[in-house]
Amino acid sequence: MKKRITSQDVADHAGVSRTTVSFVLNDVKGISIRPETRNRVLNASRELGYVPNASARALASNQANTIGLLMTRAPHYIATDTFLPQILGGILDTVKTYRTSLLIEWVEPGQQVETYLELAQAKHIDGMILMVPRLDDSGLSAIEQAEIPAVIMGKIPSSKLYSVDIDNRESAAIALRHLLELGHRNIGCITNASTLYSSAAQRLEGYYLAFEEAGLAPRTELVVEADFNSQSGYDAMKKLLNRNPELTAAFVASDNVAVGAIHAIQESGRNIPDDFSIVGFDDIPMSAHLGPGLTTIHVPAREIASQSCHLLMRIMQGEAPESRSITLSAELIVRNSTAVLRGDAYQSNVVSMLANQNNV
Amino acid sequence: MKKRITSQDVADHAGVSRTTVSFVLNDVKGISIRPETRNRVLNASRELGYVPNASARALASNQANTIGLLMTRAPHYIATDTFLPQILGGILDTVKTYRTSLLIEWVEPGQQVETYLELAQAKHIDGMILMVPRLDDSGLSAIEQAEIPAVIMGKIPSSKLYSVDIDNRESAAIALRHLLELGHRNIGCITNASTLYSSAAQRLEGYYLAFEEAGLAPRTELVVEADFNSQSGYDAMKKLLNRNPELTAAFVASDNVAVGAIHAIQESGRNIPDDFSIVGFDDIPMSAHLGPGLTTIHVPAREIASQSCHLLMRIMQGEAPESRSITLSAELIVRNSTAVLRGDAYQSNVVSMLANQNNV
DNA sequence: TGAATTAATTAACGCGCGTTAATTCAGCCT
DNA sequence: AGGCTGAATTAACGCGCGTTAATTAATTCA
Repeated sequence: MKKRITSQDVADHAGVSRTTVSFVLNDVKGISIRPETRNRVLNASRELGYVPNASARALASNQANTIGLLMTRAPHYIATDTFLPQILGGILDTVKTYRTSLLIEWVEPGQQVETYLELAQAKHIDGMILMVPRLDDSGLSAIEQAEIPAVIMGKIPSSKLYSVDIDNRESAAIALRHLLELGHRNIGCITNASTLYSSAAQRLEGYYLAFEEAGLAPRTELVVEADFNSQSGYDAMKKLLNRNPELTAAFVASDNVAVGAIHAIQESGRNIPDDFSIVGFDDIPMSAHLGPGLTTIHVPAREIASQSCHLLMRIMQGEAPESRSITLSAELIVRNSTAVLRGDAYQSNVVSMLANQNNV
Repeated sequence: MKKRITSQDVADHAGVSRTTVSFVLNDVKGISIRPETRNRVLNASRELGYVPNASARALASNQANTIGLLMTRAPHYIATDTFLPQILGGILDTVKTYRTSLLIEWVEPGQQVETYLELAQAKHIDGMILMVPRLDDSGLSAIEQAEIPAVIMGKIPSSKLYSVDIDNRESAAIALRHLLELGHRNIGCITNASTLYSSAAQRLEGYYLAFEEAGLAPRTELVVEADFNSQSGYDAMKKLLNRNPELTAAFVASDNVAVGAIHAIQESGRNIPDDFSIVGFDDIPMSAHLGPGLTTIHVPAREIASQSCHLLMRIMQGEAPESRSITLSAELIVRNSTAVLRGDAYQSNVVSMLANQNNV
């Protein structure tokens, strides 16, 4: 192992003090350095290939230049999350512009408080982005009290932490209005996850909301919970079709889950969209190629990620952004997995639907 | 901001010296501490909620207790990688057992040397796992020379770094033998990425190898390069089907890319597997639900990830594992996207195939 | 020319911890 | 009683850097 090069080495090599080196390399303002001296330092640094020690710097300056991405989910579930790469890509991209590093950690349910606080108190990270925390996350209030810079991706109503999210409820409602407008009435719903997760609960609300708006009675028996992955979507849809063969459409609150649902639908002999319409949620990169092209709600993942970063950075710099939550807009992307309901009832359905719309 | 609790506080509270606190909490061996003293320290630490400062510890002990996961790919491509979550899940899981943190970084092409060395020299990380580096990665030799603990996920023949991978070439060949056995002869190939990436080059080799084994002339015009994502798979397959409508099967070297390919196949009016067989590669979690169930090569992603971690940890502890590369086995998972070639030529094809097999 | 500024540079301290070498203390043997 | 041994504890240094306060050199002004 070769000798490590320190700022002292650079100082010696340039014939100045270590302090001067620090001033030059960090471009400290309010300090004037003779141009010639500055160049000597810069050259020495380059020649020696000097790289400041991150730990020492963090210790002295009391900031790690690192933020953490915390996921409240077991690795088992992380592994099947096709939405994650988009978020990750967005964060990595943004974080780099701030010359900041990204630490990733998953948090064991029940260990939230400990993990959150330890990471921050250990000064391993300066701030954190919380991904899909659960509604019952006990660690959020601890973060508030400890005044740790944090941003939630998603919205937890009970928490006052900053957050970036889309309007899950309204977006889901939009998906359902689309199906209703096409004449469907027997519409199943498969959640993206347990309703302990905020996004799942909110999307389900949107499902109910649309029915209510249309003056239709919501049918809770048409809702089945999935569990992040495609397999659970397959199982859920199979169950749904068995129990309620009269269904002509479904809203699946995650494209990843929808993959399994599509499989189950096709396996049952139904054709998409002729016999059965399906709307997803997320618009993952492959959605355009799922089945005949999946109609879905486009979630601006990259935007959510970068906005979260920017917001966090502002908070870490001591700013107190006016609004505690940023809501980005999601939109319906109509592809080929949804079609007008066939059959006699169609015409009258559409008519009543349009009538209802005007009242909203 | 509250006062930070240091080991000095714990020492005061327990009525011992800071050194003793360090000995107790780090469980230093070769040092004996009176049980009563030990308990006093432990209690004090707990009562005060002491969390050691990571930077200070890293600085003093000269190890960061952090490893880095470096990806040589732009965030744009990272975002569409459905394989990544599995790797990530595996690493997160394993890393936790070592009480080590994970830093993630993407490396700009052309910036490899700088990024690799800086991260290590800054002692931000103790070692690194390199994901899908390119064959032309200029930074690898720099890592070797600097003797930085590193493990490559994948295999770069020109590098002597430790690596964990499957036998991409042989695995691809297995996929092709499967298609050949089913009687197919007109088999296209869509790579998973540019052949500048080692896995892509190796899988393509396997494609050619199988033809050679079977005494068939490889047809380079049936090979199209894709680019990690589904869209590129869709485009590639469309091109392939247009150019060579006689094709009855295809090997797609990535399930993620295969999603797009399947879409293109179905859109062309062909039925899978009746009219067209397709074999993927990776076996991502959703593969069982792609199309009618995608026949694919199962890559033990989780295993690769955890083995990489374990190996890296050993290297970081100064061990010099005997073998420089670990090769895990991948296996063919036959689902419903492949079927026996229909038509007259079938019988004779199979016969000649079997005859060939015996010679291998 | 000497005093008063201002510009340029540095000595010295502290961040919180790990660790070596030194110290204290109790128990034991001669 | 004195010396010795080992167990238990601590003083003190260094990790590499940021930063304040002090020092020196250069410049201006009366």
